Amino acid sequence: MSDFVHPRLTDVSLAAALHALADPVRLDMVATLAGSPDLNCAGTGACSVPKSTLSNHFKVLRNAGLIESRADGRDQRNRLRRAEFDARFPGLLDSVLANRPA
Amino acid sequence: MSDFVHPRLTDVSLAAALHALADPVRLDMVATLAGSPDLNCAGTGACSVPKSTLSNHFKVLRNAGLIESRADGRDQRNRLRRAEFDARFPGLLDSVLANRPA
DNA sequence: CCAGTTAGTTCAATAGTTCCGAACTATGAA
DNA sequence: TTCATAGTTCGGAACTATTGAACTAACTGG
Repeated sequence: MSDFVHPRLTDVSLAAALHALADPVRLDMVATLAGSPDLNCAGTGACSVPKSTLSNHFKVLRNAGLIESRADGRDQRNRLRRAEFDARFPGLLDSVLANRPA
Repeated sequence: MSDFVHPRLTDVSLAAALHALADPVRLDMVATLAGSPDLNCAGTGACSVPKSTLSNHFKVLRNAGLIESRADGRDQRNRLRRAEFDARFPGLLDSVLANRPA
């Protein structure tokens, strides 16, 4: 479970980053992680969707360089790679989060 | 050809807007329209893709409230709905365009 | 007016992606 | 060891995207 792949941010295209953010469930996940880092799956509050779907959403966010996942016992801890993402796409995540519906 | 449908910006979700922007061809189209308004299809420079695909990309951008299309003879004129889009999602388009690869 | 050309849409087929239940893996607790 | 929990993987169903071909409509030259 613990061999997570995290891309270099230089390898992430703008279109790929936007694609990862272009989903209501993933937007919620990112917003939650922006507020309180280091959550596990259940902690993202997106648990109306099935586990397998969530797992896939996490993979999409990882592949877009938005989050980093670590195994912690049988949980998975996730954090936003905010500094790196902001360095790669300045202002983008801020404006996306600011425009998210409350 | 000329019965284009343009949504109210209040009906456009953030996820839908991001989805429309999450494609390299559409990003090019939007960037081109941001630079020189009122282009037709051929003028967007995205002509490596076939006509039917382009036509579809224009529809996606229209449905996301990003562009307005008008028939002009046998051409189609398109402009960014920048003021309206910016009012709906402040700063979003700016940060996307600023992060586009040159 | 007519034939040809050009800009764009629509249709249908195919290719690719996403979703989600079921089965599986791995960790931890009793 | 046995049970429960957290998450992944697999595979099929549902959805989305891409594109050639056929079509529509408007302009152009004779």
